[in-house]
Amino acid sequence: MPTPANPGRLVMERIPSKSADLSEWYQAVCYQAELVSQAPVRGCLVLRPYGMGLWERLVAELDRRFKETGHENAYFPLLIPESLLLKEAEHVEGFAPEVAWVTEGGTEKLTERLAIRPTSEVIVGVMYAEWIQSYRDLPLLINQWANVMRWEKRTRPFLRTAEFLWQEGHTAHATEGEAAEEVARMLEVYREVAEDVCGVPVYKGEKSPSERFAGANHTYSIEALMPDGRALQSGTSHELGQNFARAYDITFAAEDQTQQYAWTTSWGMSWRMLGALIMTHGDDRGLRIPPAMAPTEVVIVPIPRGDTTRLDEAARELYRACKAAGLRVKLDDRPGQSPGYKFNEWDLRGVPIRLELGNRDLDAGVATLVRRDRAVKEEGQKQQVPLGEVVAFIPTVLEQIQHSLTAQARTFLQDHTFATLDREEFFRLLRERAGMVDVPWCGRPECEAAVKEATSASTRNMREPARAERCVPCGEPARYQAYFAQSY
RNA sequence: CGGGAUGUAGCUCAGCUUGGUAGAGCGCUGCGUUUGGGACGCAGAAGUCGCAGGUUCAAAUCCUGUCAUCCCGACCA
Repeated sequence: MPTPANPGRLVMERIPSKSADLSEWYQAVCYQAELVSQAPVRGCLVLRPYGMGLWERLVAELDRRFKETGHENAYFPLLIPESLLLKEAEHVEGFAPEVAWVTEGGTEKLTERLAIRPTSEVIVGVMYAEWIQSYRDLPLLINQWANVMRWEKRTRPFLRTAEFLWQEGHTAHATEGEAAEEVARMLEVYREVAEDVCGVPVYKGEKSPSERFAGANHTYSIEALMPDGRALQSGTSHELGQNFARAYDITFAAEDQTQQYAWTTSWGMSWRMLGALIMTHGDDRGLRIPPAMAPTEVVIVPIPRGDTTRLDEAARELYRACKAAGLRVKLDDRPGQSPGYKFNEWDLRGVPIRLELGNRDLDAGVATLVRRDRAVKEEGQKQQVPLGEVVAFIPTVLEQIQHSLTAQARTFLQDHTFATLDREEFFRLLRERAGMVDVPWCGRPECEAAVKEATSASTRNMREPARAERCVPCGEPARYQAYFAQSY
């Protein structure tokens, strides 16, 4: 098996088996499916057109929902003066180890260092202080699509890179209750996009204090489970209380004529979600992209033999018909590659439906429709569909594929979630990296630290109430029901 | 930040021990035959051997330095 001293190695060999080595498989698929390339910069990723296509699908689905829930997009600067960053103590402490700094401009050394944003609460807070004067200015509901940078020690495509693409919502409210509602609303948007669009089932819950966002009062997350039994945090939503409002002086005149600090929130989802999608659905042949997320839903592969005049015209006609029906379709009429090569390539790229069109089909007046969610030669993988009906039939099949991929993922999550009340079994499951271990928990940081020490697993998120009296790891009174797992 | 490795053609690598014409496979280009699950033949293009010094008649090869990347850990969307 290749150990990628240079990941280009993974570009030429056939991909390794997914079950044998998830990490090898994952990297090979990311490079070979042409989602990303390694950049000549440490820790950074080049998003290739196909990867960008995936990201654009996610952006479209999220952005539509943000607008529907009353948010507007804006853009804030990449750089944050050090003095501003220092104002919220907990926040600084949390991010300090991973901030990259700009110290020179042109040939001049700067008098004040500029941080490359690891997140934008600070710069947004400063502007909100200026914009918010009255309760009539609230709520202020803004989202930004941006890149951020965190000087990560160890990186993996999508899951952890120094620079990454994400969206960050920043809102300000007159009351704590409204802020709490906002945080819950956006977490639900994330759940919906993860499950209904990406086909990645998740658990919603609150983060424990040790896993909380630096400077937040409450952090909520959605957590997915990867095939190797590790959890992946896929979206977060934070109640920042009045912490940032105090640090950056975001105050407003309330209806009762008192001056008050605003209640702020922030929430984010990154291209990490794509990593979750890739690992969740992929198989030994490569990606399997849920149709709702697929940059290309249908690919047409003509099978040339002898004179191709009739075939060329039929393929173009089929392409036009798909296009007219609003499908994201590609016609692969490259002359240089054999059909078999193309089949494998499009399988690798995870396109949900392939339409094969050859003389045999044309003579019978059909196209051969091939589903990516079925194994090669599996019952139902290929079917003949009359040419006159194929375009109308495709949406039904796409929907079936979306459902079947989602159902498989949900079954996996259920089969790898263990509710136990037995202390020994709890530790054993975590050590074996069995999946999500769902137990009554006391909520004490010391208890969580002890579990981490023993198993390298920690709480992923939690909810109330506990389903039993006693905390499973330590035996103290239980307050929460918590998912424990090893994480990415 | 600790431990380990690697920089030679677009990619993966050999060559270095023992200094002496720069190599292979894949990919790429051209022509021909092919094409229903990764086709084949012939011809061809392509490299300041990471960078900087040093030793030597001569350095991909030996020495010194330097830069970069990757992997494994501890920390993190």
